[in-house]
Amino acid sequence: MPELPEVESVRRRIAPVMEDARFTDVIVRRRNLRAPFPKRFRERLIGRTVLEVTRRAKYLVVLLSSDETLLMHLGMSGSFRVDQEGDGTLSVAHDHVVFQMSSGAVVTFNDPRRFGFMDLVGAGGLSAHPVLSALGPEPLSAEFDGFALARACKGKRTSLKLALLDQRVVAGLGNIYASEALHIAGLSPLRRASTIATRSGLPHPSAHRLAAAITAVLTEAIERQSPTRQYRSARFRVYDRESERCRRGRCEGSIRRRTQGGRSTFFCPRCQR
DNA sequence: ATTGAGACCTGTCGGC
DNA sequence: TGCCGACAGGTCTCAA
Repeated sequence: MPELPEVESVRRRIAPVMEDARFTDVIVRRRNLRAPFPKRFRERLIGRTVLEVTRRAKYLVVLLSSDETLLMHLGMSGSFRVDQEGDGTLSVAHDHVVFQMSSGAVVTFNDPRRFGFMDLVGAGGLSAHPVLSALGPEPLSAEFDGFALARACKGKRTSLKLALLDQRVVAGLGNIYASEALHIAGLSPLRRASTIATRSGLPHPSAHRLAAAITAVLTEAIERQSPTRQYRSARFRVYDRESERCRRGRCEGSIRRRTQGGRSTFFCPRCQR
C-alpha cells in the first residue's frame, strides 16, 4: 500500500483523533512485526499524551508527553483503522496493535505481511535512530530540488529507477511513484543514475525536470487521497499499464514492464530516454 | 563503499 | 473446485 502519499494520508486521518489524547490502553497481540516491539512498549505509552503526529519519509512520528517518540512504519501491507469506543469494535485477522485513546477513539494497526515496524525512541535520539539517520531529503521540503537530486546521484552507477528507490537519495518514493515520476520527466528508468548530474555533481536539465516531476506526482497523489476528494483511485500513468498506449500527448509508444532490482518498472521506451 | 540478490510474510489472482 | 506459481505500494542483511 504505502508510499509517501498514502502515509501522509494515514497521518492526516489519525492525527485528529490522537493528538491531545492520552493512551488509556495499548494491546499488543504479538511480540514482533519486522522487528521486536521495544521493551515495556505498553507501559511506556499508557498515560502519555500525544503531542503531535508527524511524518518523515514513510515513517509516522508520534511525539509524546513523556519526551519519547513513537515511530511507526506500515511496511507493505500495514493500515490503521479508527473506530469509536463502544461502537462494537471487533478485532479482525492481523490486527496486531490497538491504541485506546482518552478521546474514545480506538486506533488499530492491521498488517497481514508484518513488514511493519514500531519503536520508541528517547527525545534526543530521534534523528540518530537507525531507520531515520540515513534518510535523504523530504521530497516536499525546500531542501529538495534538482541540485539535491543531482548531488545524490553523482557517481552512482546504478539505474535511475533504483536510485529513486534508494531512501538516501530522496526519502519517501516507492515503486509506483518512482515509475510515475520518470514518465512525467520523460526519463528512462534504465539510464545510469549519474547521467542526470555533471561530474562535479551539478545538475543537468534532466535533474531539474525529475525533481519537479517527483514533487508534482507526490503532491497530486496526496491531494487525490484526501477524503474530501471523490476521484480516489484514479489510476496511474504507467504503473500496472503494461501494453497500454502511452498517455503522453501524441506519443505513439506502448508501456513496457521490466524487472529492476526484483521489482516491476513500467515505462514508455518511446518518450522516456 | 556500492551494488545486487535474497530474505522476511501473507494474500490474491490467473492459469490449468 | 482446487492447486500452483507469480506477484504485491518496503526495507534489511549479506556477499561479491
